[in-house]
Amino acid sequence: MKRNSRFSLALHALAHIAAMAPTRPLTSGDIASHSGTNAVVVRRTLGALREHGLVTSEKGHAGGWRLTRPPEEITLADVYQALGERFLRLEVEGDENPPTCKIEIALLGQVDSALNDAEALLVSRLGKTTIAKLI
Amino acid sequence: MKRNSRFSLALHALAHIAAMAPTRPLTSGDIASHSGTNAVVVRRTLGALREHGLVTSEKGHAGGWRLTRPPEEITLADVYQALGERFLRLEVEGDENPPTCKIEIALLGQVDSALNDAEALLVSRLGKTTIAKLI
DNA sequence: AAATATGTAACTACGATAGTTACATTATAG
DNA sequence: CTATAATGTAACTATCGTAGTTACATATTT
Repeated sequence: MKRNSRFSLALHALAHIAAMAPTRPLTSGDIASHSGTNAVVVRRTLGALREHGLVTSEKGHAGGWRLTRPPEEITLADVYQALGERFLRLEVEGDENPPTCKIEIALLGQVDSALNDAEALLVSRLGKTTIAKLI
Repeated sequence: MKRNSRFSLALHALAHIAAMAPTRPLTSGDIASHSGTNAVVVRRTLGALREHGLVTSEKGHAGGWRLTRPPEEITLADVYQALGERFLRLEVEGDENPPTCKIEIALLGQVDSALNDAEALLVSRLGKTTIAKLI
């Protein structure tokens, strides 16, 4: 198994859908076997992209997955954000125990700021490559 | 529990060691109770920093942890790197199954390049803050 | 009606990490 | 020189996130 394969799975799937483009839609089974994973996992992942308008799916015979836009108009950043990914984040239980120690607050502020800058750069870099360029 | 708390635990610990500086060394028990974690976890984390020359530890009565350099000379990037952290990395089992699909190779190349740039920015930003500034 | 898709819930498997227990080792105080 | 208090470390448990799996309902086409 692999951690955080959603992003690369999604990109891989989109690229193959684009490559197969006008011929026929790709089924989750096709994509799964090509990516070495499971059809349900593919449907879950692409389902998130569908909710953000990047792909459509059709049920039944000759159904499958298609892009909603030409692959030149889908960037890697679109996919990253559609999946709700956030690679850079300090996982420090900021939920139930808000930090009280002044040092910890200062620390989190400094680190958060650095993480946000790096995350912004990441998205900006991903925004410069499209699915079309992967083919 | 929290994921990836090593980095913030390490920073928190160093800052408190620095704040307590000339008085006495801090024990792993002190640090653990202040950070809401366990003394063994603290020793493990600070042990990694000791291997990179950031702190020393003394056993026995009146033992504990001290900085090896003034806190003005320890940056957050030093800590990040001493822990071997790499927040930005595509965890895509690149080990046993090297990708053969051309699309996947292109994809990994593009994404890796973006991740490396963002990681470099992160380290650079962390290098601009010192432990002293947290106090 | 049969075949072939997706949609989705529920469960299992696995790995990473933190936390815990236990004990050996070392150093200091008195 | 013994009691105390610290680190060092191995071994184990607990928890959580994610992928993978099974099963079945639903929809669509032939």
